[in-house]
Amino acid sequence: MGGKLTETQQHRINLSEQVKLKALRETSIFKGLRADEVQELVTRAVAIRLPKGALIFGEGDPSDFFYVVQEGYVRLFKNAPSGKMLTFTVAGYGDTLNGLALSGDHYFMSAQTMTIVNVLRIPRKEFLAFVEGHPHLMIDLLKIIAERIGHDYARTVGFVGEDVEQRLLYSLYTLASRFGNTLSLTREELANFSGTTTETTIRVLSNLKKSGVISCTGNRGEIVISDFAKLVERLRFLPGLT
Amino acid sequence: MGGKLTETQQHRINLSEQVKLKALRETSIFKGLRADEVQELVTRAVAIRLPKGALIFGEGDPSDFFYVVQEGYVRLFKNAPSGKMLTFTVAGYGDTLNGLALSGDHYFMSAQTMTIVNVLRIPRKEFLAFVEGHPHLMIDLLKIIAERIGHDYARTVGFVGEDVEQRLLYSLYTLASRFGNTLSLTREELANFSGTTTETTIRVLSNLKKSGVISCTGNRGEIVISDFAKLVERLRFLPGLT
DNA sequence: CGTCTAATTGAGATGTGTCAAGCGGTGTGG
DNA sequence: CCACACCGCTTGACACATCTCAATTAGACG
Repeated sequence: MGGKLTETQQHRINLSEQVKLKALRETSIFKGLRADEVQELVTRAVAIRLPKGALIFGEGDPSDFFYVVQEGYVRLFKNAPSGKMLTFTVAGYGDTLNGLALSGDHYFMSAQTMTIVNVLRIPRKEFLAFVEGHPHLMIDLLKIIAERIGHDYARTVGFVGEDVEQRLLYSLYTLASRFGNTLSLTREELANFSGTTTETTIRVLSNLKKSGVISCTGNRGEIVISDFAKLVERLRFLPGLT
Repeated sequence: MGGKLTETQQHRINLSEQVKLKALRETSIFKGLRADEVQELVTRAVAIRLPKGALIFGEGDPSDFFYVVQEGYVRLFKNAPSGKMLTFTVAGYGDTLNGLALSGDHYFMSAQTMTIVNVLRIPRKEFLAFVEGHPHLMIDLLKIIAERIGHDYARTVGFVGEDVEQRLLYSLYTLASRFGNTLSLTREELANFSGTTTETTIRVLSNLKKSGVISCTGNRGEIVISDFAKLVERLRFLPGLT
C-alpha cells in the first residue's frame, strides 16, 4: 500500500524572521498584504521541521493550525474505501496546506511529508482573527479557492473521461509546470497522483520514454521530462482553459 | 451524446416579492441573514423562466449573474475532452448555481435545465457589493464552499477507487437524500452523473432491481428507490464522514 | 397510427487491475 | 569492506469489468 505513516515527529526550529517573512510573503494568499501586515503574521508563526514520511495531519482531525510550506514537498491526499490512496496536490514552497479548510473545523484530507520538510504554522484561531481584521484578505482567499476548485473540477473530469496515458501526462504537466522538469517522485507516488497502479504507470512511462517525452536516465525516485513541448502536444486537453 | 443544448430562451416573469423572498431565505448561503437584509437582495433579484433543456450558462462564459433556483432542477456539468459529459451536481429549490464561482469572472462549469425552471438572478456586481457590505455573509459563504469542496473531493476519491455499482449507489444515495425516493432521471442522466455509460448503468440497475433496492415500475425517465436502507447497506463507504 | 426517444439486450474488443516473479541499486550492520 | 536485506523498478501472463457497436423492444406523444 502507500508509504507507512509514521507518528508526527515534530521538531521546533528557530528560523530567522527574515526567512519566515520571505516564505509568507510568497504564499499566494498573502500576495496582497502590506509588509507590516505580513510581519504581524510572522510573529505568530512557528517553524517546525519534519522528517520524510511524517503525517502532518490526518483526514478528519480537528483543524488546529494553518500551515505554509517553507521547504520541501508535502503530499495532500485521501484514502479511498478500497484502500487506495489518491493524491490531490503536491504542495511546495509558499503553498498553504489547508487554506481551503480554514472555515471548517476538520481537515478533509491528509497531509504527509514527501521529503524533509519545514513548515510554518499558525494557530487556527489566531489566523482566523487576523483574517477577519483584513477583509480584503478574505476576498483574495475566496479568489484563490475558486481558482483551485476550478482546477480540481477539471481534474476530476479528466479522471473520468480519459485513459491512463492522458491522466499521467496531465499529472506530469501539472507537476512540471510547478516544480520543473526533474521530478522527485517514485512511480508509486505518480500512480497515486494519477489514480492508477504502479505497474500500469511503469508501462505507460516506458512508452513515453520511447517517444522521447521523458528519460529514465535519472536515479530512482526521479522522473525527468526531456521534452516538455512534446508532452503538451500529446495532451488531448489543455488544462487551464476552464 | 448528451441532450442537445438549446439556445438560452429567457422569459422574465413577475413573481411576487413573497415568493422570491422565501426562495432566497431558504438558500443556504443566506441562512444567516436578517429578514431586512434578504429583502434588500429581493429588490435586486429578477425572476426568469426557462424551458427544459435550456443552457443557463456555459463553461468559460463571463460570470455576469448570481443564480438561485426557485423551481425545477438544474444540472451542473462539465464536458470532458473525450466528448463525455460529467454532471457534478443537480441543483434544486434554494440551491445556488454558482456561489462558488462568484469571485472568479468566468464560470468553470455549465448549467442546463433538466425541467422547466424558474431562477432568480442578481447581477454579479450588485451581488458582490452586497457581500462586501456583509462580512459575516462572506464567512458563511466560505463555510459553505468548504463543505461543498470536501464533499466533492470525497466524490472524486470514490470515482477513482470504486466500481460502477458503488458509484451508482452513491449517486442514488446523494440524489435520494436530497430529492426523495422517486427520481426524475433518465438512465443516461444517471450515467453522466456517475461517470459511466448508459448501457452499463442499465445493466447494474437491473441487478439492483433483482436485489430489491430499486423498482422500475415507474414511468420512463423515472427511477424509484424502493428500499433505501438496503441501498445504504450495499454502499461500501458512507459518504459524509469526511 | 406513426414517429421519436428511452430502455434493453447481445456479442465482441480492450484497457487496466491483479498476481507473481525477477532484477538492481542502496544502505546497513557485522 | 562485504553480505544481506530491503525497496523501487520492471516484466509477464491472465482475468475481467467496462466500453463500444449494433440491433431490438417499448412507451409517450402528437
